[in-house]
Amino acid sequence: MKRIADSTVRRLSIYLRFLEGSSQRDLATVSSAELARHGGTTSAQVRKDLSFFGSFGKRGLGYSVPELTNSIRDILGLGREWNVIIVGAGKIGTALAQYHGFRPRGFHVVGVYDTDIGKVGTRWDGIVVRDFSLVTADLASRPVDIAVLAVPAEGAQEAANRLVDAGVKAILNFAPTQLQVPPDVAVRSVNMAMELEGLSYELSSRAR
Amino acid sequence: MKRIADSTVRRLSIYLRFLEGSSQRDLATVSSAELARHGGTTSAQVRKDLSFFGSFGKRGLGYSVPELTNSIRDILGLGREWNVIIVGAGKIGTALAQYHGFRPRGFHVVGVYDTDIGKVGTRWDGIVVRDFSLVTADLASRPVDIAVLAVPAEGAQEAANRLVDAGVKAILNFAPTQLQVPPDVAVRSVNMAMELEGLSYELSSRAR
DNA sequence: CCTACTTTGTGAATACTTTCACAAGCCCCG
DNA sequence: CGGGGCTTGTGAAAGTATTCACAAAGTAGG
Ligand SMILES: NC(=O)c1ccc[n+]([C@@H]2O[C@H](COP(=O)([O-])OP(=O)(O)OC[C@H]3O[C@@H](n4cnc5c(N)ncnc54)[C@H](O)[C@@H]3O)[C@@H](O)[C@H]2O)c1
Ligand SMILES: NC(=O)c1ccc[n+]([C@@H]2O[C@H](COP(=O)([O-])OP(=O)(O)OC[C@H]3O[C@@H](n4cnc5c(N)ncnc54)[C@H](O)[C@@H]3O)[C@@H](O)[C@H]2O)c1
Repeated sequence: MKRIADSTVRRLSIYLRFLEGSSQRDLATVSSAELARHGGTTSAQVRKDLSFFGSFGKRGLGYSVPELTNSIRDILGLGREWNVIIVGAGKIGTALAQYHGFRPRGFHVVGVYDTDIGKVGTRWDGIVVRDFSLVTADLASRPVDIAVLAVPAEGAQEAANRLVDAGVKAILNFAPTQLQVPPDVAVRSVNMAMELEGLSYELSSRAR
Repeated sequence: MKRIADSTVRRLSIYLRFLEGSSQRDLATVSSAELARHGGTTSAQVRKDLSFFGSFGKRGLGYSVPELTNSIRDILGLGREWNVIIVGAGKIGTALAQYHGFRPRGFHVVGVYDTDIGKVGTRWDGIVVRDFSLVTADLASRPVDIAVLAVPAEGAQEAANRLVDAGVKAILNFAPTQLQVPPDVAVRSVNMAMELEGLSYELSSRAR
Protein backbone atom coordinates (compact mmCIF):
# COMPACT_ATOMS: atom_id res chain seq x y z
CA MET A 1 0.00 0.00 0.00
CA LYS A 2 1.17 3.44 -0.93
CA ARG A 3 2.49 5.67 1.78
CA ILE A 4 0.00 8.36 2.75
CA ALA A 5 1.24 11.90 3.39
CA ASP A 6 1.15 13.23 6.90
CA SER A 7 -0.74 16.28 5.68
CA THR A 8 -3.51 14.04 4.37
CA VAL A 9 -3.88 12.24 7.71
CA ARG A 10 -4.07 15.58 9.54
CA ARG A 11 -6.79 16.79 7.21
CA LEU A 12 -8.76 13.60 7.73
CA SER A 13 -8.79 14.42 11.45
CA ILE A 14 -10.14 17.86 10.63
CA TYR A 15 -12.85 16.51 8.36
CA LEU A 16 -13.82 14.00 11.04
CA ARG A 17 -14.19 16.68 13.68
CA PHE A 18 -16.46 18.70 11.40
CA LEU A 19 -18.52 15.63 10.48
CA GLU A 20 -19.07 14.73 14.11
CA GLY A 21 -20.25 18.28 14.71
CA SER A 22 -22.53 18.44 11.69
CA SER A 23 -24.16 15.07 12.31
CA GLN A 24 -25.51 16.52 15.55
CA ARG A 25 -27.13 19.23 13.46
CA ASP A 26 -28.47 16.28 11.43
CA LEU A 27 -27.39 16.99 7.92
CA ALA A 28 -27.79 13.86 5.87
CA THR A 29 -25.08 14.63 3.33
CA VAL A 30 -22.18 16.96 2.90
CA SER A 31 -20.26 18.03 -0.21
CA SER A 32 -16.51 18.20 -0.66
CA ALA A 33 -16.91 21.98 -0.99
CA GLU A 34 -18.49 22.20 2.44
CA LEU A 35 -15.87 20.01 4.03
CA ALA A 36 -13.23 22.17 2.38
CA ARG A 37 -14.71 25.41 3.63
CA HIS A 38 -14.60 24.29 7.23
CA GLY A 39 -11.27 22.53 6.90
CA GLY A 40 -9.50 25.49 5.35
CA THR A 41 -8.68 23.74 2.08
CA THR A 42 -10.15 23.15 -1.39
CA SER A 43 -12.80 20.74 -2.58
CA ALA A 44 -10.33 19.04 -4.92
CA GLN A 45 -8.03 18.45 -1.96
CA VAL A 46 -10.83 16.85 0.04
CA ARG A 47 -11.73 14.51 -2.81
CA LYS A 48 -8.10 13.62 -3.45
CA ASP A 49 -7.52 12.89 0.24
CA LEU A 50 -10.47 10.53 0.37
CA SER A 51 -9.64 8.92 -2.97
CA PHE A 52 -6.46 7.44 -1.50
CA PHE A 53 -8.64 5.18 0.62
CA GLY A 54 -11.58 4.46 -1.64
CA SER A 55 -14.68 6.02 -3.02
CA PHE A 56 -17.13 7.21 -0.42
CA GLY A 57 -19.41 9.71 -2.14
CA LYS A 58 -22.34 9.74 -4.49
CA ARG A 59 -21.96 11.88 -7.61
CA GLY A 60 -24.47 14.69 -7.72
CA LEU A 61 -25.19 14.36 -4.00
CA GLY A 62 -22.06 14.37 -1.88
CA TYR A 63 -21.12 12.21 1.06
CA SER A 64 -23.48 10.62 3.56
CA VAL A 65 -22.48 12.12 6.91
CA PRO A 66 -22.80 8.93 9.00
CA GLU A 67 -21.11 6.76 6.38
CA LEU A 68 -18.20 9.11 5.81
CA THR A 69 -17.80 9.54 9.57
CA ASN A 70 -17.47 5.80 9.99
CA SER A 71 -15.13 5.46 7.05
CA ILE A 72 -12.75 8.12 8.33
CA ARG A 73 -12.84 6.71 11.85
CA ASP A 74 -11.91 3.37 10.34
CA ILE A 75 -9.09 4.80 8.25
CA LEU A 76 -7.63 6.54 11.29
CA GLY A 77 -7.83 3.38 13.36
CA LEU A 78 -10.39 4.84 15.73
CA GLY A 79 -12.62 1.79 15.61
CA ARG A 80 -10.98 0.49 18.78
CA GLU A 81 -9.77 1.57 22.21
CA TRP A 82 -6.18 2.66 22.58
CA ASN A 83 -4.47 2.35 25.95
CA VAL A 84 -2.50 5.47 26.81
CA ILE A 85 -0.15 6.26 29.68
CA ILE A 86 1.03 9.69 30.73
CA VAL A 87 4.64 10.02 31.88
CA GLY A 88 5.32 13.11 33.99
CA ALA A 89 2.62 14.29 36.41
CA GLY A 90 3.53 17.97 36.22
CA LYS A 91 1.45 20.86 34.97
CA ILE A 92 0.93 19.51 31.46
CA GLY A 93 0.63 15.87 32.50
CA THR A 94 -2.02 16.77 35.06
CA ALA A 95 -4.03 18.79 32.57
CA LEU A 96 -3.97 15.92 30.09
CA ALA A 97 -4.85 13.26 32.65
CA GLN A 98 -7.89 15.25 33.75
CA TYR A 99 -8.99 16.20 30.26
CA HIS A 100 -12.20 14.46 29.24
CA GLY A 101 -11.93 15.11 25.52
CA PHE A 102 -9.86 12.02 24.69
CA ARG A 103 -12.01 9.25 26.14
CA PRO A 104 -14.89 9.70 23.66
CA ARG A 105 -12.44 9.31 20.78
CA GLY A 106 -11.18 5.98 22.09
CA PHE A 107 -8.05 7.07 23.94
CA HIS A 108 -8.16 5.63 27.41
CA VAL A 109 -5.67 6.82 30.03
CA VAL A 110 -4.73 3.69 31.96
CA GLY A 111 -1.81 5.04 33.95
CA VAL A 112 0.17 8.08 35.06
CA TYR A 113 3.84 7.86 36.04
CA ASP A 114 6.33 10.17 37.72
CA THR A 115 9.74 9.88 39.36
CA ASP A 116 8.99 12.40 42.10
CA ILE A 117 8.29 10.37 45.24
CA GLY A 118 6.16 13.25 46.52
CA LYS A 119 3.73 12.82 43.62
CA VAL A 120 3.62 9.03 43.55
CA GLY A 121 0.45 7.81 45.22
CA THR A 122 -1.61 10.94 44.62
CA ARG A 123 -4.81 10.29 42.75
CA TRP A 124 -6.99 12.19 40.31
CA ASP A 125 -10.11 10.97 38.59
CA GLY A 126 -9.48 7.50 39.95
CA ILE A 127 -5.99 7.25 38.42
CA VAL A 128 -3.14 6.80 40.90
CA VAL A 129 0.27 8.20 40.02
CA ARG A 130 2.79 5.37 39.98
CA ASP A 131 6.58 5.31 40.23
CA PHE A 132 8.09 5.48 36.75
CA SER A 133 10.56 2.71 37.61
CA LEU A 134 7.58 0.32 37.66
CA VAL A 135 6.64 1.08 34.07
CA THR A 136 8.56 -1.80 32.49
CA ALA A 137 6.96 -4.36 34.78
CA ASP A 138 3.51 -2.81 34.39
CA LEU A 139 3.66 -2.85 30.60
CA ALA A 140 4.76 -6.47 30.59
CA SER A 141 1.43 -7.46 32.13
CA ARG A 142 -0.80 -4.81 30.55
CA PRO A 143 0.17 -3.63 27.07
CA VAL A 144 0.01 0.05 26.26
CA ASP A 145 -0.26 1.54 22.79
CA ILE A 146 0.69 5.17 23.24
CA ALA A 147 2.82 6.98 25.82
CA VAL A 148 2.42 10.72 26.34
CA LEU A 149 5.74 12.17 27.43
CA ALA A 150 5.35 15.27 29.60
CA VAL A 151 8.66 15.46 31.47
CA PRO A 152 11.29 18.23 31.42
CA ALA A 153 13.48 18.35 28.29
CA GLU A 154 16.57 17.09 30.12
CA GLY A 155 14.96 13.79 31.06
CA ALA A 156 12.90 13.25 27.93
CA GLN A 157 15.34 11.17 25.87
CA GLU A 158 16.12 8.88 28.78
CA ALA A 159 12.45 8.39 29.61
CA ALA A 160 11.74 7.69 25.93
CA ASN A 161 14.48 5.06 25.89
CA ARG A 162 12.91 3.30 28.81
CA LEU A 163 9.46 3.40 27.22
CA VAL A 164 10.83 1.99 23.97
CA ASP A 165 12.57 -0.80 25.89
CA ALA A 166 9.27 -1.53 27.61
CA GLY A 167 7.69 -2.05 24.19
CA VAL A 168 5.87 1.23 23.53
CA LYS A 169 5.42 1.78 19.79
CA ALA A 170 4.04 5.34 19.77
CA ILE A 171 5.00 8.45 21.72
CA LEU A 172 3.36 11.85 21.90
CA ASN A 173 6.16 14.13 23.06
CA PHE A 174 5.56 17.47 24.80
CA ALA A 175 9.18 18.16 25.71
CA PRO A 176 11.00 20.60 23.43
CA THR A 177 13.51 17.95 22.34
CA GLN A 178 14.00 16.02 19.15
CA LEU A 179 13.68 12.42 20.35
CA GLN A 180 15.87 9.73 18.81
CA VAL A 181 13.95 6.46 18.57
CA PRO A 182 14.13 3.28 16.46
CA PRO A 183 12.30 3.45 13.12
CA ASP A 184 9.50 1.16 14.28
CA VAL A 185 8.43 3.66 16.95
CA ALA A 186 6.11 6.49 15.88
CA VAL A 187 6.70 9.90 17.42
CA ARG A 188 4.68 13.08 17.17
CA SER A 189 5.72 16.21 18.97
CA VAL A 190 3.73 19.07 20.38
CA ASN A 191 6.18 21.91 20.70
CA MET A 192 4.50 25.07 21.90
CA ALA A 193 7.66 27.14 21.93
CA MET A 194 8.15 26.27 18.27
CA GLU A 195 4.63 27.38 17.45
CA LEU A 196 5.15 30.69 19.22
CA GLU A 197 8.39 31.14 17.30
CA GLY A 198 6.51 30.44 14.09
CA LEU A 199 4.09 33.23 14.95
CA SER A 200 7.01 35.49 15.85
CA TYR A 201 8.51 34.81 12.43
CA GLU A 202 5.26 35.58 10.65
CA LEU A 203 4.72 38.81 12.55
CA SER A 204 8.29 39.93 11.87
CA SER A 205 8.35 38.98 8.20
CA ARG A 206 5.03 40.71 7.53
CA ALA A 207 6.25 43.93 9.04
CA ARG A 208 8.94 43.99 6.34
CA MET B 1 11.07 38.64 -0.61
CA LYS B 2 10.30 35.04 -1.43
CA ARG B 3 7.84 33.19 0.73
CA ILE B 4 9.57 30.81 3.14
CA ALA B 5 8.07 27.37 3.71
CA ASP B 6 6.56 26.59 7.06
CA SER B 7 8.69 23.49 7.29
CA THR B 8 11.82 25.62 7.00
CA VAL B 9 10.73 27.92 9.85
CA ARG B 10 10.00 24.92 12.07
CA ARG B 11 13.44 23.47 11.39
CA LEU B 12 15.06 26.80 12.22
CA SER B 13 13.42 26.54 15.66
CA ILE B 14 14.88 23.09 16.06
CA TYR B 15 18.37 24.19 15.04
CA LEU B 16 18.13 27.12 17.43
CA ARG B 17 17.21 24.90 20.36
CA PHE B 18 20.20 22.66 19.66
CA LEU B 19 22.53 25.63 19.24
CA GLU B 20 21.45 27.10 22.57
CA GLY B 21 22.16 23.74 24.17
CA SER B 22 25.52 23.19 22.53
CA SER B 23 26.85 26.66 23.25
CA GLN B 24 26.59 25.79 26.91
CA ARG B 25 28.88 22.86 26.24
CA ASP B 26 31.08 25.49 24.58
CA LEU B 27 31.62 24.23 21.09
CA ALA B 28 32.98 27.03 18.94
CA THR B 29 31.61 25.78 15.65
CA VAL B 30 29.11 23.28 14.35
CA SER B 31 28.74 21.69 10.91
CA SER B 32 25.55 21.30 8.90
CA ALA B 33 25.94 17.54 9.37
CA GLU B 34 25.86 17.91 13.14
CA LEU B 35 22.85 20.22 13.05
CA ALA B 36 21.16 17.70 10.78
CA ARG B 37 21.84 14.75 13.06
CA HIS B 38 20.19 16.42 16.02
CA GLY B 39 17.40 17.96 14.00
CA GLY B 40 16.41 14.72 12.30
CA THR B 41 17.17 15.92 8.79
CA THR B 42 20.01 16.02 6.25
CA SER B 43 22.98 18.34 5.97
CA ALA B 44 21.85 19.55 2.55
CA GLN B 45 18.51 20.48 4.06
CA VAL B 46 20.19 22.48 6.82
CA ARG B 47 22.32 24.40 4.33
CA LYS B 48 19.36 25.03 2.03
CA ASP B 49 17.25 26.28 4.94
CA LEU B 50 19.91 28.76 5.96
CA SER B 51 20.67 29.80 2.39
CA PHE B 52 17.22 31.38 2.07
CA PHE B 53 18.33 34.01 4.56
CA GLY B 54 21.98 34.51 3.74
CA SER B 55 25.32 32.89 4.10
CA PHE B 56 26.33 32.22 7.67
CA GLY B 57 29.04 29.57 7.55
CA LYS B 58 32.72 29.32 6.75
CA ARG B 59 33.68 26.71 4.16
CA GLY B 60 35.89 24.03 5.59
CA LEU B 61 34.93 24.97 9.13
CA GLY B 62 31.20 25.11 9.63
CA TYR B 63 29.11 27.66 11.52
CA SER B 64 30.19 29.71 14.51
CA VAL B 65 27.79 28.70 17.27
CA PRO B 66 27.26 32.18 18.76
CA GLU B 67 26.97 33.85 15.36
CA LEU B 68 24.51 31.32 13.96
CA THR B 69 22.51 31.45 17.18
CA ASN B 70 22.14 35.20 16.82
CA SER B 71 21.35 34.98 13.12
CA ILE B 72 18.56 32.46 13.64
CA ARG B 73 17.14 34.41 16.57
CA ASP B 74 17.08 37.42 14.29
CA ILE B 75 15.42 35.57 11.43
CA LEU B 76 12.70 34.26 13.75
CA GLY B 77 12.08 37.72 15.16
CA LEU B 78 13.28 36.75 18.63
CA GLY B 79 15.46 39.81 19.03
CA ARG B 80 12.66 41.55 20.90
CA GLU B 81 10.02 40.97 23.57
CA TRP B 82 6.58 39.80 22.47
CA ASN B 83 3.58 40.58 24.64
CA VAL B 84 1.32 37.57 25.04
CA ILE B 85 -2.08 37.14 26.65
CA ILE B 86 -3.73 33.88 27.61
CA VAL B 87 -7.47 33.57 27.07
CA GLY B 88 -9.13 30.85 29.12
CA ALA B 89 -7.83 30.17 32.62
CA GLY B 90 -8.71 26.46 32.64
CA LYS B 91 -6.39 23.50 32.92
CA ILE B 92 -4.32 24.29 29.84
CA GLY B 93 -4.37 28.06 30.30
CA THR B 94 -3.16 27.68 33.88
CA ALA B 95 -0.34 25.36 32.88
CA LEU B 96 0.80 27.81 30.22
CA ALA B 97 0.58 30.86 32.44
CA GLN B 98 2.72 29.19 35.07
CA TYR B 99 5.22 27.75 32.62
CA HIS B 100 8.61 29.43 32.86
CA GLY B 101 10.01 28.19 29.57
CA PHE B 102 8.61 31.02 27.41
CA ARG B 103 10.00 34.06 29.22
CA PRO B 104 13.68 33.37 28.37
CA ARG B 105 12.74 33.20 24.69
CA GLY B 106 11.16 36.64 24.78
CA PHE B 107 7.51 35.73 25.19
CA HIS B 108 6.13 37.72 28.07
CA VAL B 109 2.70 36.86 29.47
CA VAL B 110 1.10 40.22 30.27
CA GLY B 111 -2.44 39.08 30.97
CA VAL B 112 -4.81 36.19 31.54
CA TYR B 113 -8.52 36.42 30.76
CA ASP B 114 -11.58 34.30 31.51
CA THR B 115 -15.35 34.70 31.40
CA ASP B 116 -15.99 32.68 34.54
CA ILE B 117 -16.67 35.18 37.31
CA GLY B 118 -15.42 32.64 39.85
CA LYS B 119 -11.97 32.72 38.29
CA VAL B 120 -11.69 36.44 37.66
CA GLY B 121 -9.52 38.02 40.33
CA THR B 122 -7.55 34.91 41.23
CA ARG B 123 -3.82 35.37 40.91
CA TRP B 124 -0.86 33.20 39.99
CA ASP B 125 2.73 34.27 39.67
CA GLY B 126 1.67 37.88 40.05
CA ILE B 127 -0.75 37.76 37.12
CA VAL B 128 -4.37 38.48 37.97
CA VAL B 129 -7.09 36.82 35.89
CA ARG B 130 -9.24 39.52 34.31
CA ASP B 131 -12.73 39.48 32.84
CA PHE B 132 -12.56 38.70 29.13
CA SER B 133 -15.04 41.46 28.36
CA LEU B 134 -12.32 43.95 29.34
CA VAL B 135 -9.93 42.68 26.71
CA THR B 136 -10.83 45.20 24.01
CA ALA B 137 -10.33 48.15 26.32
CA ASP B 138 -7.11 46.68 27.76
CA LEU B 139 -5.58 46.11 24.34
CA ALA B 140 -6.43 49.63 23.27
CA SER B 141 -4.09 50.98 25.93
CA ARG B 142 -1.50 48.21 25.96
CA PRO B 143 -0.84 46.48 22.64
CA VAL B 144 -0.50 42.72 22.58
CA ASP B 145 1.22 40.71 19.87
CA ILE B 146 0.04 37.17 20.42
CA ALA B 147 -3.07 35.71 22.05
CA VAL B 148 -3.06 32.12 23.28
CA LEU B 149 -6.58 30.73 23.00
CA ALA B 150 -7.31 28.02 25.58
CA VAL B 151 -11.10 27.99 25.80
CA PRO B 152 -13.53 25.16 25.01
CA ALA B 153 -14.11 24.46 21.32
CA GLU B 154 -17.65 25.88 21.36
CA GLY B 155 -16.50 29.34 22.39
CA ALA B 156 -13.25 29.46 20.43
CA GLN B 157 -14.45 31.11 17.21
CA GLU B 158 -16.37 33.79 19.08
CA ALA B 159 -13.42 34.54 21.34
CA ALA B 160 -11.13 34.68 18.31
CA ASN B 161 -13.47 37.16 16.63
CA ARG B 162 -13.30 39.43 19.64
CA LEU B 163 -9.53 39.19 19.78
CA VAL B 164 -9.25 40.04 16.09
CA ASP B 165 -11.56 43.01 16.57
CA ALA B 166 -9.33 44.13 19.44
CA GLY B 167 -6.38 44.16 17.04
CA VAL B 168 -4.59 40.90 17.78
CA LYS B 169 -2.55 39.80 14.76
CA ALA B 170 -1.44 36.33 15.91
CA ILE B 171 -3.27 33.52 17.71
CA LEU B 172 -2.01 30.27 19.12
CA ASN B 173 -5.09 28.09 19.27
CA PHE B 174 -5.45 25.09 21.59
CA ALA B 175 -9.12 24.42 20.91
CA PRO B 176 -9.83 21.57 18.48
CA THR B 177 -11.49 23.92 15.99
CA GLN B 178 -10.45 25.32 12.65
CA LEU B 179 -10.56 29.06 13.29
CA GLN B 180 -11.74 31.39 10.52
CA VAL B 181 -9.80 34.66 10.66
CA PRO B 182 -8.92 37.45 8.20
CA PRO B 183 -5.81 36.82 6.09
CA ASP B 184 -3.74 39.36 7.99
CA VAL B 185 -4.05 37.37 11.22
CA ALA B 186 -1.61 34.49 11.74
CA VAL B 187 -2.93 31.36 13.40
CA ARG B 188 -1.13 28.25 14.58
CA SER B 189 -2.95 25.40 16.20
CA VAL B 190 -1.90 22.87 18.76
CA ASN B 191 -4.34 20.04 18.40
CA MET B 192 -3.50 17.17 20.69
CA ALA B 193 -6.42 15.02 19.64
CA MET B 194 -5.22 15.30 16.05
CA GLU B 195 -1.73 14.19 17.05
CA LEU B 196 -3.11 11.19 18.91
CA GLU B 197 -5.19 10.33 15.84
CA GLY B 198 -2.05 10.56 13.73
CA LEU B 199 -0.37 8.04 16.00
CA SER B 200 -3.48 5.85 15.87
CA TYR B 201 -3.29 5.92 12.07
CA GLU B 202 0.38 5.00 12.05
CA LEU B 203 -0.09 2.12 14.46
CA SER B 204 -3.04 0.80 12.46
CA SER B 205 -1.43 1.14 9.06
CA ARG B 206 1.77 -0.55 10.20
CA ALA B 207 -0.12 -3.54 11.46
CA ARG B 208 -1.32 -4.12 7.90
C1' DC C 1 -37.84 8.63 -20.02
C1' DC C 2 -35.45 12.75 -21.03
C1' DT C 3 -33.08 17.06 -19.96
C1' DA C 4 -30.76 20.19 -16.90
C1' DC C 5 -28.05 20.43 -13.11
C1' DT C 6 -24.85 18.86 -9.44
C1' DT C 7 -20.91 16.73 -7.57
C1' DT C 8 -17.61 12.98 -7.45
C1' DG C 9 -13.27 10.64 -8.80
C1' DT C 10 -9.10 11.06 -11.14
C1' DG C 11 -5.36 11.62 -14.72
C1' DA C 12 -2.52 15.48 -16.12
C1' DA C 13 -0.42 19.87 -15.13
C1' DT C 14 1.51 22.82 -11.93
C1' DA C 15 3.73 24.18 -7.79
C1' DC C 16 6.53 23.26 -4.07
C1' DT C 17 10.23 20.70 -1.26
C1' DT C 18 13.97 17.83 -0.73
C1' DT C 19 18.02 15.61 -2.31
C1' DC C 20 22.07 15.37 -5.23
C1' DA C 21 26.40 16.63 -6.58
C1' DC C 22 30.10 19.60 -7.15
C1' DA C 23 32.71 24.06 -7.69
C1' DA C 24 34.39 27.44 -4.63
C1' DG C 25 36.36 28.89 -0.35
C1' DC C 26 38.80 28.35 3.82
C1' DC C 27 41.91 26.10 7.32
C1' DC C 28 45.94 23.63 8.53
C1' DC C 29 50.28 21.75 8.10
C1' DG C 30 54.54 20.96 6.30
C1' DC D 1 53.30 29.52 0.35
C1' DG D 2 51.14 25.62 -1.87
C1' DG D 3 48.56 21.32 -1.62
C1' DG D 4 45.33 18.22 0.84
C1' DG D 5 41.28 17.87 3.26
C1' DC D 6 36.83 19.68 4.82
C1' DT D 7 32.58 21.96 4.49
C1' DT D 8 29.71 25.45 2.60
C1' DG D 9 26.44 27.39 -0.86
C1' DT D 10 23.71 26.44 -4.74
C1' DG D 11 21.94 25.24 -9.41
C1' DA D 12 19.80 21.19 -11.31
C1' DA D 13 17.36 16.79 -10.69
C1' DA D 14 14.20 14.06 -8.34
C1' DG D 15 10.43 13.51 -5.55
C1' DT D 16 5.88 15.09 -3.29
C1' DA D 17 1.80 17.59 -2.86
C1' DT D 18 -1.76 20.46 -4.65
C1' DT D 19 -4.66 22.27 -8.13
C1' DC D 20 -6.95 21.96 -12.53
C1' DA D 21 -10.32 20.39 -15.40
C1' DC D 22 -13.48 17.20 -17.15
C1' DA D 23 -15.79 12.68 -18.08
C1' DA D 24 -18.73 9.80 -15.51
C1' DA D 25 -22.47 9.14 -12.59
C1' DG D 26 -25.87 10.50 -10.05
C1' DT D 27 -30.34 13.54 -8.70
C1' DA D 28 -34.58 16.12 -9.62
C1' DG D 29 -38.44 17.55 -11.95
C1' DG D 30 -41.61 17.38 -15.38
N1 LIG E 1 3.59 23.66 31.23
C1 LIG E 1 3.53 24.20 30.02
O1 LIG E 1 2.73 25.07 29.75
C2 LIG E 1 4.47 23.76 28.97
C3 LIG E 1 4.51 24.46 27.78
C4 LIG E 1 5.37 24.06 26.76
C5 LIG E 1 6.17 22.97 26.96
N2 LIG E 1 6.12 22.29 28.10
C6 LIG E 1 6.98 21.11 28.26
O2 LIG E 1 6.27 20.02 28.78
C7 LIG E 1 7.10 19.28 29.64
C8 LIG E 1 6.44 19.20 31.00
O3 LIG E 1 6.20 20.50 31.46
P1 LIG E 1 5.50 20.79 32.84
O4 LIG E 1 5.26 22.24 32.89
O5 LIG E 1 4.36 19.86 33.02
O6 LIG E 1 6.69 20.44 33.84
P2 LIG E 1 6.61 20.15 35.40
O7 LIG E 1 7.95 20.47 35.94
O8 LIG E 1 5.39 20.76 35.97
O9 LIG E 1 6.39 18.59 35.44
C9 LIG E 1 7.33 17.64 35.05
C10 LIG E 1 7.05 16.38 35.84
O10 LIG E 1 7.83 15.31 35.32
C11 LIG E 1 8.37 14.58 36.41
N3 LIG E 1 9.55 13.89 35.90
C12 LIG E 1 10.79 14.37 35.75
N4 LIG E 1 11.60 13.42 35.19
C13 LIG E 1 10.83 12.34 35.01
C14 LIG E 1 11.08 11.06 34.47
N5 LIG E 1 12.26 10.71 34.00
N6 LIG E 1 10.07 10.18 34.44
C15 LIG E 1 8.85 10.51 34.89
N7 LIG E 1 8.55 11.73 35.39
C16 LIG E 1 9.53 12.62 35.45
C17 LIG E 1 8.65 15.59 37.47
O11 LIG E 1 8.68 14.98 38.74
C18 LIG E 1 7.43 16.53 37.31
O12 LIG E 1 6.35 16.07 38.09
C19 LIG E 1 8.42 20.00 29.69
O13 LIG E 1 9.30 19.37 28.78
C20 LIG E 1 8.09 21.38 29.21
O14 LIG E 1 9.17 21.98 28.55
C21 LIG E 1 5.29 22.66 29.14
N1 LIG F 1 -6.72 20.05 29.13
C1 LIG F 1 -6.17 19.33 28.17
O1 LIG F 1 -5.36 18.44 28.43
C2 LIG F 1 -6.52 19.57 26.75
C3 LIG F 1 -6.05 18.69 25.79
C4 LIG F 1 -6.36 18.91 24.47
C5 LIG F 1 -7.13 19.99 24.11
N2 LIG F 1 -7.58 20.84 25.03
C6 LIG F 1 -8.37 21.98 24.59
O2 LIG F 1 -7.92 23.16 25.20
C7 LIG F 1 -9.02 24.00 25.48
C8 LIG F 1 -9.02 24.32 26.95
O3 LIG F 1 -9.05 23.12 27.68
P1 LIG F 1 -9.04 23.07 29.26
O4 LIG F 1 -8.91 21.65 29.63
O5 LIG F 1 -8.09 24.06 29.77
O6 LIG F 1 -10.54 23.53 29.56
P2 LIG F 1 -11.15 24.07 30.92
O7 LIG F 1 -12.60 23.77 30.86
O8 LIG F 1 -10.33 23.59 32.05
O9 LIG F 1 -10.92 25.64 30.82
C9 LIG F 1 -11.55 26.46 29.89
C10 LIG F 1 -11.62 27.84 30.52
O10 LIG F 1 -12.05 28.78 29.53
C11 LIG F 1 -13.00 29.65 30.13
N3 LIG F 1 -13.81 30.21 29.06
C12 LIG F 1 -14.88 29.67 28.45
N4 LIG F 1 -15.32 30.48 27.46
C13 LIG F 1 -14.51 31.55 27.46
C14 LIG F 1 -14.44 32.73 26.67
N5 LIG F 1 -15.30 32.95 25.66
N6 LIG F 1 -13.48 33.63 26.94
C15 LIG F 1 -12.61 33.41 27.94
N7 LIG F 1 -12.61 32.32 28.70
C16 LIG F 1 -13.56 31.41 28.47
C17 LIG F 1 -13.73 28.80 31.12
O11 LIG F 1 -14.32 29.63 32.13
C18 LIG F 1 -12.63 27.93 31.67
O12 LIG F 1 -11.98 28.53 32.76
C19 LIG F 1 -10.25 23.25 25.04
O13 LIG F 1 -10.62 23.68 23.76
C20 LIG F 1 -9.80 21.83 24.99
O14 LIG F 1 -10.50 21.10 24.02
C21 LIG F 1 -7.29 20.65 26.36
